[in-house]
Amino acid sequence: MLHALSQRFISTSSRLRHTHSRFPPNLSRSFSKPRHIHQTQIISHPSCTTHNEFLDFFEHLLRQCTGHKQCKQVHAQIITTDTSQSEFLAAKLVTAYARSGLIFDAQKFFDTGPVEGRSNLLLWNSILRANVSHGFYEPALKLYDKMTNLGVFGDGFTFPLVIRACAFLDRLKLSKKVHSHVLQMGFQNHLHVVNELIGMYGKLGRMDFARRLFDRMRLRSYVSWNIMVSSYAFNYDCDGATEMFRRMELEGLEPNPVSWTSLLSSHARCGLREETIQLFGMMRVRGVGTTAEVLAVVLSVCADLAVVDKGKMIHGYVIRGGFKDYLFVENALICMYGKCGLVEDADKLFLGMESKNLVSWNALISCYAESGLCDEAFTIFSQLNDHPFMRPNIISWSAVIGGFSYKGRGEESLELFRQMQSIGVMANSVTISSVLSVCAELAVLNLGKEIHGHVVRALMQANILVGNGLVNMYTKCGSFKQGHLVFENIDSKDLISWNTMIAGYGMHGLGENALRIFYQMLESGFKPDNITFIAVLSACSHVG
DNA sequence: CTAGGGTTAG
Repeated sequence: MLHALSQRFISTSSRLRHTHSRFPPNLSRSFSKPRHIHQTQIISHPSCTTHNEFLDFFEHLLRQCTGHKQCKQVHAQIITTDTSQSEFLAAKLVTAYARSGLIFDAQKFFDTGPVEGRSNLLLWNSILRANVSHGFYEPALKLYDKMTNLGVFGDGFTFPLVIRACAFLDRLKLSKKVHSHVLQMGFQNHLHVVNELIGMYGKLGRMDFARRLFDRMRLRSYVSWNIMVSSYAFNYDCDGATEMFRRMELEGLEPNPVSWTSLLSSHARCGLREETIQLFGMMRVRGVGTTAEVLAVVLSVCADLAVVDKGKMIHGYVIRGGFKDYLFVENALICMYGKCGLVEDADKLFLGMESKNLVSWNALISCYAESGLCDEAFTIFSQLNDHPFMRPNIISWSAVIGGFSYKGRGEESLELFRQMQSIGVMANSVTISSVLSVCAELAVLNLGKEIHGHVVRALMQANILVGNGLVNMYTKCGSFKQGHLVFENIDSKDLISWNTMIAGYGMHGLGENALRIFYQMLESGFKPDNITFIAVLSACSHVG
């Protein structure tokens, strides 16, 4: 009986999608203002007498629910009617809870719900989406396992969600298992599912797999093409992104604003800053509409180049294009002004923002820190620390630790590092490199060794930033042997690794060692820069 | 129930 009931409900609701609501206009108006929902209104409305009418009514209501109170209210109302047995409404309720960020309420409702609902794919998909969209990837996959064990087969909405969860968990083996599941279930030609698979392999850094799937597609959408361009961008492959973009044009598809955004992002990520700005110009010449995301990319490039006039021009586009209320665009503007040295403009922008997130705070802290105003940076950091519901994260801590370190105020930098550790915020490679540079400046070998121990325990030795920091710290503290050992163990040395090692030997008068490293560097095919030559010359001058 | 793009720490 329940099944028949839910069938009827679904058909009613799909009919509603194509026609206008059949509620009287005065009540329809109240739907658009969810704050005016009152229990009495719901239950006493004369037009809701039959099952279907209640069902349509509650669906409509749930769609507009925002916040705990409203969801609970409607939920309570549903329970008082016999629509509470509806599988369809159960799914809608899960979606409503999830949309309001109440994932635990959604999960609780799902867990305590009727067993009959467990065969309802709509409900499974809703709870999966609730989990995936809130970053609960592991639980999402457990749910998928559970539903498979119960003999419920996923559909074209289930698999994209499961694949997405896999992509974020970054486990290739698991991802391949889900991929084979997709094939078993016959979804290898499902556009949405294949797009999601391509994106998954892109996120896992396996562009070979992504490419093979893409090339074998019989039908591609804009999303398929854009996922390829953006996946190449994500993997710092500017050539791959450009090739895809061109191929798109060759096949007669006009790249859309999202394609352009990904192309620009690929250039920005590869450090091709001038080219990014040129591409932005080309985009405008071709009359492609700009997006908030592309403005954020271009602003970040302007920040790196510290080209304030260009940055101010983009600020103009932001205002004219109506993008100024996009939080991430405002954040990019703060950062741009900060990197261009216009801290006051950044501060003014920050103060004028209607809503701020942690990125906004971190951007402002960094502005002050980069300008050498570490006391001001610390003031903002303290304000963030006193915030009612935001806590400084590793980026906030790194910014302020780095700020003091950069200014030569090592003791304060180390004190902040200790405080950070004491409250259990985990240091990452950026934090470690700042602290190591303090150890090098203050020549505190003991602390440096301690940090080295931490690096080993946290499995950060492979990180180039950390490796270079250790080499610098050991050589500056006079421990050449240790420094050289760490240097030798860096798998993919960069220019900075070589320069640090040469300078390390040079400043202590070990000219011959410095020269030997210099020749090894040349043999490895590295092109020395002016810093290399200064280091080599100073090493030689010590020897005479 | 409908996928793709973005900003902050070195």
